[in-house]
Amino acid sequence: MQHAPKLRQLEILKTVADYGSMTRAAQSLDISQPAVSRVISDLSELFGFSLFDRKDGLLVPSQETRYILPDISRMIELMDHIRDTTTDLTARRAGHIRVACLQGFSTSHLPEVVANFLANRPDVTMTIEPDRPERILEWIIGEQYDCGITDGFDGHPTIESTTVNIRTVCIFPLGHRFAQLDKISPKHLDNERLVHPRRDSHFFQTLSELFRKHAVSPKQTVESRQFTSACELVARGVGVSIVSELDARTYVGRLDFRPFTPSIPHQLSLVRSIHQTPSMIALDFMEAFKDSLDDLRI
Amino acid sequence: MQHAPKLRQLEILKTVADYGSMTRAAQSLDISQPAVSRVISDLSELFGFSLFDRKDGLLVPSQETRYILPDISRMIELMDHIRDTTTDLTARRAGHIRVACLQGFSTSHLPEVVANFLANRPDVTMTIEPDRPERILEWIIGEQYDCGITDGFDGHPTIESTTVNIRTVCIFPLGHRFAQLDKISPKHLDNERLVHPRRDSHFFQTLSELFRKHAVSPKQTVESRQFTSACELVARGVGVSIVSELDARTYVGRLDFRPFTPSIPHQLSLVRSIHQTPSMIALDFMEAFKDSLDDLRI
DNA sequence: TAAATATATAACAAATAGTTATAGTGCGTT
DNA sequence: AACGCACTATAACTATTTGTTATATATTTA
Repeated sequence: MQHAPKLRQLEILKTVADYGSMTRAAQSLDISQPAVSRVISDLSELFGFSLFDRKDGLLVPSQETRYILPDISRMIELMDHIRDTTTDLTARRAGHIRVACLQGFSTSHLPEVVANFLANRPDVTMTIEPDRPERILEWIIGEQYDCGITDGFDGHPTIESTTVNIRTVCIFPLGHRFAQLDKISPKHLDNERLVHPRRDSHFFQTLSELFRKHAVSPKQTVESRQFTSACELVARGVGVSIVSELDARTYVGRLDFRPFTPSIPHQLSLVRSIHQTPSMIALDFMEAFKDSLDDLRI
Repeated sequence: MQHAPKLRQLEILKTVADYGSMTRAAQSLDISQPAVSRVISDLSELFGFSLFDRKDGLLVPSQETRYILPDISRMIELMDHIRDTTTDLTARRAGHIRVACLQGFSTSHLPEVVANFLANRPDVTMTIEPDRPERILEWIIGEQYDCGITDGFDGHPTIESTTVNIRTVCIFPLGHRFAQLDKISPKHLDNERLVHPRRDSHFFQTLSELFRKHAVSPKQTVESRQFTSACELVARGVGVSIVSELDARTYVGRLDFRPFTPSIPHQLSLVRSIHQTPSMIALDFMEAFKDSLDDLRI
């Protein structure tokens, strides 16, 4: 079994074929003519057939050479492509990022962050998988995703997290009397129809404790798993709700909102597995995501 | 602009990715472990990102590495393919042969020669272009074809030729009175309806001179450009004819034939351009073709 | 046929890809 | 914590490859 030719040799062969002259090929490759000459004779010996015919002072590829030239071209293109790709990966212009996030997030804040991030990174692709918080953690632990976006996260030995406290606001239908107020406090909510989060959530606990302290009792109409669906309900006049300003903002025009005091933070966590060295492009994305929350932080 | 990695380096990278261990990759490649170790660190520096993560004692390709691994595989496959192809070209198992031949030839003798030649050369392909003798010469001179098969060739400065004298026979319809004879001579043809070749052909000249010498005058019914069409006409009872035994043989069962004396050779020439070094597989084919004529030679 | 141009050969230098020897690292077991 | 084990990294060296220059030999072209 003959051993494979070197890529460099094939590159030189192709250049000679392109220029029809060893001397000009050498100039184009910026090496000496004898170097080219020897590569051609080495290859000819390796292959076992003559590579060129001389014709009117030009070197014309032999029939055998013509047979393999297209493959050689593809080879060189592939290598160029690999080189370009690695450069892009280093410059963080290429890569793939897998993100797991809350259902609501995938339709509210995230799309814009992703769009901005991808805008000047044409060769970056992303997978976004929305699911429930428990599944998100499972996926991060199982290293199925580069990072996850969840809330109410309270630690896990194999998960590294960054938690951001997002301001929460009181949302109400357009034309509601709350529009007169500058800020909403618990007392305003007495007897108000309230769309509230899941009873077992951290956020709900904090909220009800607050109501108890101020001795107010809103009418608890609908329990909604997600801030997004709470927004939808409020927009349709079902009642008022307390949600993160993040979600409220994306519903501007369909509902109205005012700051809620005392501020109950919505704890948003960006999580990733400590067992997986993140790709650099994924790190960049996580930074971009955190930056996008800057003006919503408490 | 970073310079391209070496194919060998990529090959080693892929092997490490496959085995999940530098030590085992080194064993598989039959080189020392430090060699592998250094290639990985060189590549990592060249690319600018880390190539592997360690996980449960296994080296797992980083996200960036996974991104380029498919291209690396394609690259290696391509190089293997080039190596295989050149081996086949040397062993004359691959290649392409372009043959220009007489119209009649493309349907009579040639198909069998080609079929036999290709039978044990699965990667050889051929182009067969039938045309008139003058065009065949043009094509050979213009180096459009590797070789040509023609008749009545009388030399050209840029064409190298091998001429074979083929026996000629007298063909006649099944059941014709000639079937009683062992051989046919000019005198038998007196007053016989004759299908004859073109008047300006060398073959026709020789034939008519012979008739004149023996003072016989056949009825010259049809002038046919090709032996093949002469055979078709004779098979349909139009008359008798003198054609090369080559053509007569392919019509066995549809007509009958006997040797013709004195023997008028049919001069078949295998031609090729002297300006083109023929590919080795083309040389092989020309040899095979000449061999196929061996038992028809005068 | 001479001059110009292109290719081949030889002897040498630099860079590359391998070697062995050995030190460091991470992990399971005592 | 210390030990042994398997794996990886580093260093110093060697062989091979890939380039160089100088020069001879073909090949075209004037």
